[in-house]
Amino acid sequence: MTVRVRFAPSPTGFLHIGGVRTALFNYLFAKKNKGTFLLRIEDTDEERSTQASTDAIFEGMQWMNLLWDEGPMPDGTNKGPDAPYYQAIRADQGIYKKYIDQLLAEGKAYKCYCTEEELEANRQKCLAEHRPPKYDGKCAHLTPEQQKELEAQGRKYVIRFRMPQEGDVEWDDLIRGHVKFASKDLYDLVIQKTSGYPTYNFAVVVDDHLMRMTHVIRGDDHISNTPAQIQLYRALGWKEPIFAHLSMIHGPDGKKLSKRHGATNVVEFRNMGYLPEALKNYLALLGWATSDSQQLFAPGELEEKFDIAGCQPSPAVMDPEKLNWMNGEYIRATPLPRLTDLALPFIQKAGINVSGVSREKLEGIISLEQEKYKLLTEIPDLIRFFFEDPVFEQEALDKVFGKPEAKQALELIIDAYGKLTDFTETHLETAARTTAKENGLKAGQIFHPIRVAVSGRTHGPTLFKMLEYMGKDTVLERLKKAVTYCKTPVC
RNA sequence: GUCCCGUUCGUCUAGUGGCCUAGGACGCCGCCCUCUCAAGGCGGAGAUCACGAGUUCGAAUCUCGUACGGGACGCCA
Repeated sequence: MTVRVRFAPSPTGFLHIGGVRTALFNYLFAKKNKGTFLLRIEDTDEERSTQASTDAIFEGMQWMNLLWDEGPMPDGTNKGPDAPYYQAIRADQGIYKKYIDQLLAEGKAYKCYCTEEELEANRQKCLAEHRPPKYDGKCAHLTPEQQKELEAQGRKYVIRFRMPQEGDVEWDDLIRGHVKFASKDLYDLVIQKTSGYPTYNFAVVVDDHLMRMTHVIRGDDHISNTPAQIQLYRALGWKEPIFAHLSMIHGPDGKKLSKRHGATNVVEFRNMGYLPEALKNYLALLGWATSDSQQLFAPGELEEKFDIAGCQPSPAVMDPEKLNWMNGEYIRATPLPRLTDLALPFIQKAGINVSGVSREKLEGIISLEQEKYKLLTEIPDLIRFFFEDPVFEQEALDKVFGKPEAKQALELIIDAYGKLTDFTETHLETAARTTAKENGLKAGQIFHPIRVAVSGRTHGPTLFKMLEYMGKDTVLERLKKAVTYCKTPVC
C-alpha cells in the first residue's frame, strides 16, 4: 500500500509556524515511505476564508520547499486525480451533499431546527448541572409533519449526525499509542450548516476517504475530534486511516505558541533572515529525534531518516537561541554565490548601494565574516563600512584612539602604506609588522588603530584582507581622517 | 465543569527492566588558537528522570494513585 498523506490548512490567516511543522512531518513521512504528499485547502468557512490566505499558504510552502505531489497549484490549475482540492468548490459540486443524503436516507443523520438561543440555553443548562455541553437531541426524533411545520415557519435547519452512544471508540495512534473515548461523551455534531456547506468534521472525513489517505498526521488539538470522525467513517461504511497526533509547539511560558511569543508567521522567519533549510531542520527536531540525537542534517538526510515512531508526545518549546545557532551553521555551509544572492535583498533593504562593486568583490566582502552571521539580516550592518564612511563606536574611540601611541601609529602606517605598491593582504601585513617593529611598537598597538580607523569598530573581519578589499585610496583617506580623532598624548 | 493528553539538565532531546554514578545538542562558564570579533578544539557547571506507592533480585523504563501543565468541549478549522 502506497502511503498517502496530506496537509489540509484552512485559509483564514497567514501560514502559522505550527502549521508548517505539521506540513513538514507529513512531507517527511511521505518522502521516507516513497508516498504521496497532498495539499488540500479547507475553505468551508465562508466568512473567514480568503484568497490572500491561500496565497500565503502557497508562498510559505514553496519557500520552505515543501512541495506537494498533488493538490491545487498557485497558477489556478490542479495537480492530481482528485481535483478540485478546494473544499468550497467541492461543496459546490455536491460532493458532500451526496453523502449527507446517504446518511439522511439511512436515518443516521437528521435535520435540526434549533435556534442559536435554544442551543445556548442548553449549553448553559449543561454547565450549570456540571455536565459537559452536549446537544440535547431536541430535533433528533421529529416527525415529517413536525419538520414540515417548522419549515413552513421559515425555520432554517442544519444536519446533525446521529452519534452512536454505545461502547467506546478507540484507535491506535502512531504517536500516542492506544487512545479511547467513551461514546456517551460524544454528541450529535453538525455535519451541514444552514448555508448548505459541510462542517470541518464532515468534510475532512469525506475528502480523506475520497483522496485515499492512508495516514492522517495532524496536531494533537484534533485528538478530541478523532472519535467523532471515526464514527463518521463507520457510518459511511469506510475504513478510517491510521492517525498520528503530533504535539503542539509552545512558547517559553508553556502555552500554545501565539503572536505574543514573537514571530509565528513563516514569512516573518524569512524576513528575519532565516534560511528555509535551517528552519526545516530546527522544526524537524521539535518533537522528533533520531536515536543518536543527531542535530544537523545534510540535504535529503531528513527525508531518509525521519521516523514517526521517534516523535515525542509531549509539547515542545520553541527556542530561538538554538534556531539562531542552527541558522548560523547553515549560513556557514552555504556556498558564497548562493549566500550572496540570499543577502542581496537584505543589503538593498538596508539602503546600502553596492552597484559600484563587482560581484566577485561583493562575494569576497561577504565571505569575510561568513562564520559570524547567524541571520541574513545581520549582514548589511557588518559590511556597511566597506561602502560608506565608517561610523565610530564610542567604545572604539575611547579604548583604541584613547591610547597615547595611537596617533603615532596611524601616522607611521599612513607613511608605510603610502609607499606600498602592491596593496594586497600579505604585503599589508608585512608592512604593518615591520613598521611596528622598527618603531618599538607591539603588533597590536598598530593593528587596532588601523582597524578602528577604517571600520569605526573594535572588531570585524581579518584586518589585512579587509584593507585589500577597501583599496589603497579609501584606506589612506580613512587613516588620515582618523588621525584627527586621536587624542594627542599629553606629557 | 466534563473528557482527552502530557511530565528526563533553563530549552530540544537519547533512553523501551540491568550497559545510567542518565548520553548528545543549544545556551552558559573556563582554557587553547589568535590582529579584534567570530568560527574551531578541549574541558566544566547543569536532571534526586514531577511526586507517592506497588511489581521485580533490580525501574527513568511496567502498574496504580496524586500533583502540576496543556488541549478539546462551535452552524471555526
